[in-house]
Amino acid sequence: MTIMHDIRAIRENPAAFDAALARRGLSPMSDRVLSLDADRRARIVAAETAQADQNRASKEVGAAKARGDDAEFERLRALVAEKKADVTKLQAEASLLDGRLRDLLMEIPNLPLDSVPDGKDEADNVELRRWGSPRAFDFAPVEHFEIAGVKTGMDFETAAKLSGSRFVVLKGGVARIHRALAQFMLDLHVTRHDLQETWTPVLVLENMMVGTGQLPKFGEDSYLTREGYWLIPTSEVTLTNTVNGDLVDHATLPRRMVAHSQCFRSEAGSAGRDTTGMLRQHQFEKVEMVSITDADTGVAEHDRMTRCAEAVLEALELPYRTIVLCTGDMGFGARITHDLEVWLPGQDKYREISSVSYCGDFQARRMNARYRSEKTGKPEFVHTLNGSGLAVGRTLIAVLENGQQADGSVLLPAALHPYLGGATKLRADGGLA
RNA sequence: GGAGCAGUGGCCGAGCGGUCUAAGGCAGCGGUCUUGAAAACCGCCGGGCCAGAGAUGGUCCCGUGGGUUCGAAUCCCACCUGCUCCGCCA
Repeated sequence: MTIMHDIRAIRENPAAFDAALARRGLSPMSDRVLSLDADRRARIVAAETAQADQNRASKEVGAAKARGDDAEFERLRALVAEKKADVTKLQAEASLLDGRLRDLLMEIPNLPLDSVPDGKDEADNVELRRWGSPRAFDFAPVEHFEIAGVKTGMDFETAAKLSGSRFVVLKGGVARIHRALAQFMLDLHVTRHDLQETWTPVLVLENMMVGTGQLPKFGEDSYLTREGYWLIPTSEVTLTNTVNGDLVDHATLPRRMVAHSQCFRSEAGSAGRDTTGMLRQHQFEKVEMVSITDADTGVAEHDRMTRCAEAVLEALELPYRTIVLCTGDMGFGARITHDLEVWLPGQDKYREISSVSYCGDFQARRMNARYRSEKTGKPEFVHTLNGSGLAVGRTLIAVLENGQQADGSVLLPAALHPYLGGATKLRADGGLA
C-alpha cells in the first residue's frame, strides 16, 4: 500500500512526529499510529507464513497426483484447504488494520519544516519583506465596489438572480480589465519565468482530489456533480495530478507549469466573511503555478515560485508584503507557505492575494508519483509545490482600489495598457479611455 | 445515451488453467572492440510490503474488488478507466 506519511520515520522517531504535530496544535498520534502498525505487521507476518505453507503444499499436490499417490494427494489437498482458510482469515484481518492505518494517516496534515515559525493563528505569522509603499490619498479611498467607475461594471444583483450569493457579473471596462489581468499574468510567467502554459479540465475524478489532499477530509469545501465529478477549487489539483501514478523521468524535472482556470469553492464555514464585493466568491479565476521537482531542489523551488508571484505584483505596481505562515495557520498539505498580501487602500489593510506552498512528498505519496533517483537508482517520491500567480479577481480589486481617483475613475498600471488596446484608465462611467 | 473492444514491468508488446521464477523489443547501466564515438556482440536490468545488523529470505502485484479451482495474467461476476463506431451537440 501507499502510505500517506513515512511510517518508517515515525517508527524510528515517534517523538519527532508528535513534536511536529504539536507545532500545528495537534495532540500526539504516534501511539495510535504505531500500535495499529504493529498489529498490522504481526498479521502480515502470520498471513505470509500461512501462505508460504499453502504454496508449498499446493506445489506438492500436483506431484502426488502425477505419481498416483492418492493418499498423499488427499492429505495435501486437505492441508491446502486448511491453510487457505487461515490465509483468508489472516489477510482479512491484516487488510482491515491496513485500511484503518491508512484512514488515520490520510487525515494527518503535513509536517512543518523546522524553519516555519511556531504559532497559533494568523497573528503569529511573520513578515519577511515589503515592497512598495501605500499611496498617499488626498481623499478617502473607498472599497472597490464603491468606486464610481466600477459600480456599473460589477453587478452583484444580477449575479444573485442568476446564481445566488457570492457570484458576480462583470461588464464593460471592468470585465475587460479582469480578462487583461489573466492574460498579462500568463504571458509574464510563460515568457519571463519559463513556466509551461497549460490548460486543464475543471472537472476531475474523485481520486485526483485525494491526491492533492482536498479529500477525504475537506469534501465540504468543494462541489460534486451528479455524475461524480468534482469541480476543482484550484488548478493546483489538475496540474499537480498530471504526474499521478507516474514514474517520471528525472531529466524532465523540474516541471514548471502555469494555468489559468475557473475555480469553484463552496465556502462552507466562511458564512458572513467578506460578503460584500468580489473578494470571496464561489466561482473565480486564478492563474496557478505548480512545480514538480526532485527531493533535493524542492525547497529552493519554493523561493523561486514566491518570486514569480511577487513579480506579478511588482509589474502591476501594487504594494505588498510577503509573510511566512506560522505552524498554526498553514494549510493541510503544506510544509511551508508564503502568503503575498496586497495593499487594499479601501480596506486600509493588506489582504491575501497569493499563497505559495511547498508540500514535500506529501501529495506525491497520495498520488504515488515518483522519479528514479540518480544516486540510488531507486524510485523516490517527487516533491510538489503550488502557488497563485495570482488570484485574478483579487488582483482586479487591488488594481481598482490602488488606482482610484477622486472623480471615481481609475488609473491603470502601465503593464496592462497593451492588453487594453492602449487604454490607461477606467472612466467614472465604466468605460475605458 | 446505444453498440463493441481494451487495460501486462520505465515504454512497446507476447501470453488464452500448471517450469510465468511473465517471451521479445526499446530505453537504461556495465563490458568487449575503438584514438574517441557509433555500430556490433556479451552481461545486468520491475515495484510494494514483511523479516533480518547484513548477506539474504518470505509474500503480494498482469486496471480494482470479489468468485470458481488443488492451482488464475489466463475462466466467471461487479466496478473503474480508456479507445472505436453510432446518436446528440459547442
